[in-house]
Parts: sequence; C-alpha cells; structure tokens
Amino acid sequence: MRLTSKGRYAVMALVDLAKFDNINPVSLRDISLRQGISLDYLEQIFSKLRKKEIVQSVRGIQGGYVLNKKAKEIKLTNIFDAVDEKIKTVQCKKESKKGCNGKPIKCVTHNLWDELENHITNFFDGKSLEDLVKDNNERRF
Amino acid sequence: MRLTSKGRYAVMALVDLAKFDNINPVSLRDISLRQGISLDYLEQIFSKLRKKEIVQSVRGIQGGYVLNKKAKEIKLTNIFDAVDEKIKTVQCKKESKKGCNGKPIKCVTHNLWDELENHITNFFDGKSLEDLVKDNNERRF
DNA sequence: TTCAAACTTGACTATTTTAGTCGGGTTTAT
DNA sequence: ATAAACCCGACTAAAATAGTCAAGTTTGAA
Repeated sequence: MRLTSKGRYAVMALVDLAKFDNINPVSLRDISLRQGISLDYLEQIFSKLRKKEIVQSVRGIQGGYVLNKKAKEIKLTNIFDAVDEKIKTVQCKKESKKGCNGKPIKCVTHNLWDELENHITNFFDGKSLEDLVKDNNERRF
Repeated sequence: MRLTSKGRYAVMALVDLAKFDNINPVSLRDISLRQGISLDYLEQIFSKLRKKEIVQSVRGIQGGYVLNKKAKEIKLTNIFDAVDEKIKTVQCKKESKKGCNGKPIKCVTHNLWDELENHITNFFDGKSLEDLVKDNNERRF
C-alpha cells in the first residue's frame, strides 16, 4: 500500500503556500524551488486544486496562487479528493457494487476494506492544513 | 492509495483456509476455484506465508495447507508483512532517515505519514483472521 | 512400484500506473 | 511590448503489479 507522489506533493505544496501567502500570491516557481517538485508537475496539481476551489490563481506578472479558504477549513480529505488521490484501497472496491473478482457476490474481505477506508478517511478528515503548518513551525523547519 | 491484490488475495485465501481446514489440509486448487484466484499466483503467495510460519504445507496427494497458528492469533499485520505488503505509504518514507526529496532535511509532511502509518497499522493489528471468519459467517456467505 | 495430486522454485512478461516532460498557448503588471 | 506567470493537453520512460510458464520434488494410494 502506498500513497502516490501526487497527493504527497499536493500537501507539501499547500503547506508551503499556507506559510507564504500572507501578503502576495505565491508563484509555483517558488514552491518548486523550495520543495523540490517539478514545476510542470506542480502546474498539473494546481490546476486540479483550482478547479476544486481550494486555491485561487492570480494571473500575470507577480501572479501565483493563494488559498481560497482558511487553512483551518481545508482538510486533507479535500486535498486528496481534489487531486484524485483515491482512498479506494483495493481492486474489488472499484468493481460493481454487488460483486468482486468477477463473481456475482462480494468477496470474503469486502467489508474489511470498507472499514479500512473509513478508518483512513477519518484520519484525514481530522487533519487540516493549519494543523500541518503549526506542527511544522513548532519543529522549526 | 491502494493495497495490492497480493495482500488482498492473501487475506481472502487465509479466510478460506481458516474456514475449511478443520479436518484435512486445504489444497490451493480448491482455494483457487472458490476464490477465483490464479493457482500460480496463490503458490507464490503461500510460499511466502509458509516462510513466515503462518501456514504449514502438507506435501503429496491429499496435501495442501493448514494454519500454523490459531486464527485468533493471526493478525492482519502478520499477513501483510509476510507477503511484503508495505504500509510504508509514500516515497519519502523509503528514503534515508534524515532527508526527503533529495534534500538533507525531512519534508514538511514527513510526520504526517508517520502518523498515518501508525493509524493503519493499529487498524490491522486489531483484526485477526478469526474476526474475519466470524464476520463472514454472520453474513451467511 | 507407479502414478498423479499437490507442493516448490525461479524466471519471464504483458499491462497498468505513475511521475513526470514537452510544447504550445493566454493573461496582465510594469 | 515584454516577460513572468498561469493554463492546457498530449506524450512517454520507468516502475510496479499481476500474473504466466516451465521444470522440478514429495508422497498417499491403487
């Protein structure tokens, strides 16, 4: 099991943004340099974040991105959802509601994955961008 | 994020085994047919489960596999561990202890993934094979 | 004692996903 | 006007996954 880099980068970039967007919009170029994430890839990620209204863009010179909500109101679930990071953990969850593994009934472990997804979703729902920024400042990074 | 089929199959197969190993060893052929998992793939999986002493093999005709411990004592963490299903969720967790993303310091989200891993591990530690079998019998599958 | 069911092992491969790259735009402050 | 910055879609190399395949070994039963 693993998360993809897309979700991880999205969170990294938003923490960075939350720390620096006090006055001016933050350019992806700056985030790219500070966080070591490819600029082109960041653009893809921010395109999604913008469509889900997590950030706003400011075009033109001196432009960049700003948060569209308070950091406290942005939960990690919102972020992962925006960049299509699926919490759907296993193949059988993707298939039709009734069956798994090409069979007409649910597989013996189906309920387990339901529970697991809830468990993980709860974890991410309990974490806001603000929490991460605070945690980060405390550690003097 | 997703679990791989290997982990999922391992759990499915062991639930099946736990249900049927009362008297005789259970052949992989039977598990393959009941659960719809490729026999060759099951062999790879059970090879790992045997090495980690979760199951015992009985060779020869009428052979198969039996659980090596009571179902109650087999936690899901043991199973995932045996088949190399990693709870390591993100890239930065694979890298050197001190740095992420090729930098000499931990990335801003590093602690988050630590917490997440603990959260998931706790979930799997709290689930035994017996729990799954019971849950399954209740639902009359 | 021969046979076949079943386990054992290791190498190989097609498919899918990921993590980007690339090339061309458009917008707007200066 | 120009350059910084956003915007968009197509493309691709690498890695991981989910198997397949081939060639065994072991052993209960006929």
